[in-house]
Amino acid sequence: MQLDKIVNFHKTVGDKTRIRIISLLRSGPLHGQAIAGKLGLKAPTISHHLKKLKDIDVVYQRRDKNTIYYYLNESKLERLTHAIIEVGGNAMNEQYAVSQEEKAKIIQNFTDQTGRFKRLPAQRKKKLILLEHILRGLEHGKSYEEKEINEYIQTYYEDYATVRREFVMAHFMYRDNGIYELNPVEMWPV
Amino acid sequence: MQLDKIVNFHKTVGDKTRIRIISLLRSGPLHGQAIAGKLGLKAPTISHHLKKLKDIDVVYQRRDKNTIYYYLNESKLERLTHAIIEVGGNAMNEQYAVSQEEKAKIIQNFTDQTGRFKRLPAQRKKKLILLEHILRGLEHGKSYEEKEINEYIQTYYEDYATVRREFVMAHFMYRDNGIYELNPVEMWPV
DNA sequence: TATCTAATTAGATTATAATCTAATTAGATA
DNA sequence: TATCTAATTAGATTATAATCTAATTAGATA
Repeated sequence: MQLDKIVNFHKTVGDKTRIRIISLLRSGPLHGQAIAGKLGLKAPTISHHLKKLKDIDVVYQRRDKNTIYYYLNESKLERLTHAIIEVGGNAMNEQYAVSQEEKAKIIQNFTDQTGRFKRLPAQRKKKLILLEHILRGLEHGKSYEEKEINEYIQTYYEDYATVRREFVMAHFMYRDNGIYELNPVEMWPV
Repeated sequence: MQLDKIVNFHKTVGDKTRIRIISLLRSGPLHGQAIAGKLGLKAPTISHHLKKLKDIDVVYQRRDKNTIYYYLNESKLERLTHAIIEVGGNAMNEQYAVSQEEKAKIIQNFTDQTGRFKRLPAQRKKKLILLEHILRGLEHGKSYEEKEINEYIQTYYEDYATVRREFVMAHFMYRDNGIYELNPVEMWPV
């Protein structure tokens, strides 16, 4: 997940009124006037806060006649909540400082004449170095379709499905709804 | 956990610089100058952010000679993170500063031999305690007609209209279209 | 189409907070 | 004790955001 997304989530829920709205919606959907009444605030204020909660997808709405009911998206809330725990990466604990020379040598060992990989190393450490090497052609902050990722990986290695899965598992990439993004560098293993 | 504590936690981590500090400290303790250098900010700025992270106990420090090293308290971070998931459960009662003994005494002072109130206290704090006492006979999640509420209040106090109005004004209850409901506990004053 | 209800937007006010430079403090060392 | 290093505090500047009233918009209904 993008750093900014994590920050924005916490900025949004770091407000007393919005936490109270989340708390209210836990026991079921409510319309705007009801929320305003329960919290002792005016309708425009509630609109303002609901907009922010909708922006991060923690609240969604359904209209019934003139009235719009607001619902809590609990699974989204849980996923966003959990993201801060991953920041910095758990795999980061396996401190391995490998020099550029060593990396180059390992990459060369697994590369054929055409610059492609024949197989992935079994050793985790070496495998991460290869994965990182492949990643260098991708852009930070850009969103990729699964198909794009597959095609890109294939320019390096035949079994794109394995590599793509490894990218996500090692926290190099983040996948949401079939869309892939590079993780910020501070989430990478290594 | 108290509502304010949850809000304050998210307010604190809802900042890019502080998330980056947390991310850095995940791979081990660092001193202030090192953090400032890695983030491209000045020492006083880092002091400011570390203070906030220390205030919520997510960071602690150990001195070594002239240098202070800052550590991440990961278990605390996880516990605070999860609190928002629980919010809205009835576990928000801790915000009451007045002990049960004090409350009992105040209630006794305003009660006559028959267990009814002669008058309402002028002091807001005491009045809220009496109102809360009356409320205990009502059910959470149940809807009441105005008539029912009036009759119920009269078993405690003659001037039901005043009490009913106070209930709504103090956010103990919520009124929609002549129907009354108890508010969730975390909306209550005190 | 005219009118009603609920929600949203615009714009103002006010409060909060991120960052910096300059000054000060806490603690170690010679 | 004098001096050094790293951290903190004070105070200013600037940006962000919570809330309100008044105006507008979206959609339903007669």
